[in-house]
Amino acid sequence: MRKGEETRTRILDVAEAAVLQKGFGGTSIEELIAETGITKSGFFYHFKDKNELAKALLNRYIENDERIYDEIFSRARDLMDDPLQSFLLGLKLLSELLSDLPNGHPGCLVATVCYYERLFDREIQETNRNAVLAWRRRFGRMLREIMEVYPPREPVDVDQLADMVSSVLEGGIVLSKTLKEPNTLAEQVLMLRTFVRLLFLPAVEQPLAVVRQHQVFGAAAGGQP
Amino acid sequence: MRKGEETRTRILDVAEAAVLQKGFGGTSIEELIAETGITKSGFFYHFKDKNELAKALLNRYIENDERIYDEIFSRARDLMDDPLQSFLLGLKLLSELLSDLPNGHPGCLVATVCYYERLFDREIQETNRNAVLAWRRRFGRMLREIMEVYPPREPVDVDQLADMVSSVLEGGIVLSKTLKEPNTLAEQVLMLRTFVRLLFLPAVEQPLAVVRQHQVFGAAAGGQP
DNA sequence: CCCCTCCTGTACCGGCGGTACAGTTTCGAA
DNA sequence: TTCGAAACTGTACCGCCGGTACAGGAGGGG
Repeated sequence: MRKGEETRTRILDVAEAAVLQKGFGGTSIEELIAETGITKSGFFYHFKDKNELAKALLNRYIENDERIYDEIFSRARDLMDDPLQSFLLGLKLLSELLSDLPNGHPGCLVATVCYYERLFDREIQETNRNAVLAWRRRFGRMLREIMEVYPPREPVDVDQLADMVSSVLEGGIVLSKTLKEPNTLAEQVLMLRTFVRLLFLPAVEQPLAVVRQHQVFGAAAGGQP
Repeated sequence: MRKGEETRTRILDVAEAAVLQKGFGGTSIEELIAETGITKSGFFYHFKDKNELAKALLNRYIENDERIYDEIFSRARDLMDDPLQSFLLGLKLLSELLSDLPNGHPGCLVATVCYYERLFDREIQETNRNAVLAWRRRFGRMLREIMEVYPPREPVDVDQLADMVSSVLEGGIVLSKTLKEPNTLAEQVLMLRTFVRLLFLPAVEQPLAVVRQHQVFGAAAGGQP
């Protein structure tokens, strides 16, 4: 059982990198077995077909993704009591994590599946859909907490605002990869952070001196781009 | 020359729909010739290989995309003198156009190419990159005009803000397709519109009655979701 | 009438996804 | 120490697909 898991993981590692660069249709099983140093029979011992490889790949990717978000935002929650400041810090930490990736973000498997949908079965499509819905719930939960303290300056639907986090991430990845500008993604996250700050931080009605103080406080919470 | 163009266009139409659903790697030439009712030799008469099909597909897509943006934002410019109101109206018109698509947005070829990059030649990757840079210039131009009149409430890089429009569109398409919720994309565009309005409309320092008036004015420019 | 555009038809190649199945190594539990 | 399951290897094969090569034909304009 031990060695089997190890080989399986190695296949998944190689497959993930390949699929993110070339899509599922562009990734051949033969190239995967060549790179992992396994035989074709060995491959099909672990995954009965390409669809099952995709299933395992997607599930693993989503789990890992969730783990990263858990870590970042729970750390931000530990450092900041205020839900807004905590969320803003979380976005800051996320953007730092993204800009620390040496070759830029490798791509999102959810998007890859999205642009390949018709060749997968319902189960994979459902898994993918549920991953996006989980993002919506995650960010929605945090935004609702914020809204209990800070009335938004403009009326917004909380689910749509939560989706905006996912949108900017997915879109930022596409831009970053296409432009070959690794930093674009991190910048987009910070731009989203500006939006959230603007939306929830109370409108300033005091003279300039006090305004400054307010702004410094807001910036100190997570730094300024 | 006449009939040739017609057949070529028919191939591109069929190919575009297929590629947006299944990616390039997932789309076989054989299925394209079956659907267009042409022979294999006929196909290779028009496109010497799959790469050249992709090139033609991408160029046509980008041209069409640019045309749509030209139309929408020049129409908005005709209806509104103020650059901010004109941009906000443009986003409103765009979101209406997107929510009128009967089956939702079919997907963006730029994103498809982005997630297939390694199997294309440099020329296609450059074309794709230039398309995104063109978006940046387009929205950046409009945003700079706005900034000459309205100082932003928070300091923002204009290129990054312009990229945010592309991000939200690309990300919104991924979400919309994955969730199978056609309206999500249009909602995301409206959410972006809220951000732009918040960022540029002057901070309110008057009593509540006047605040209301301001908000109604802002909403009247393009309506509220 | 000829030539050019726009195809069709046929034959073939190698790569790939997938199947089938027999045999082998490895390693822990009984 | 043996047994058996897990984790593979090796070989052979199928049909689809991308791509090549090349011969030929319809149809319309000069």
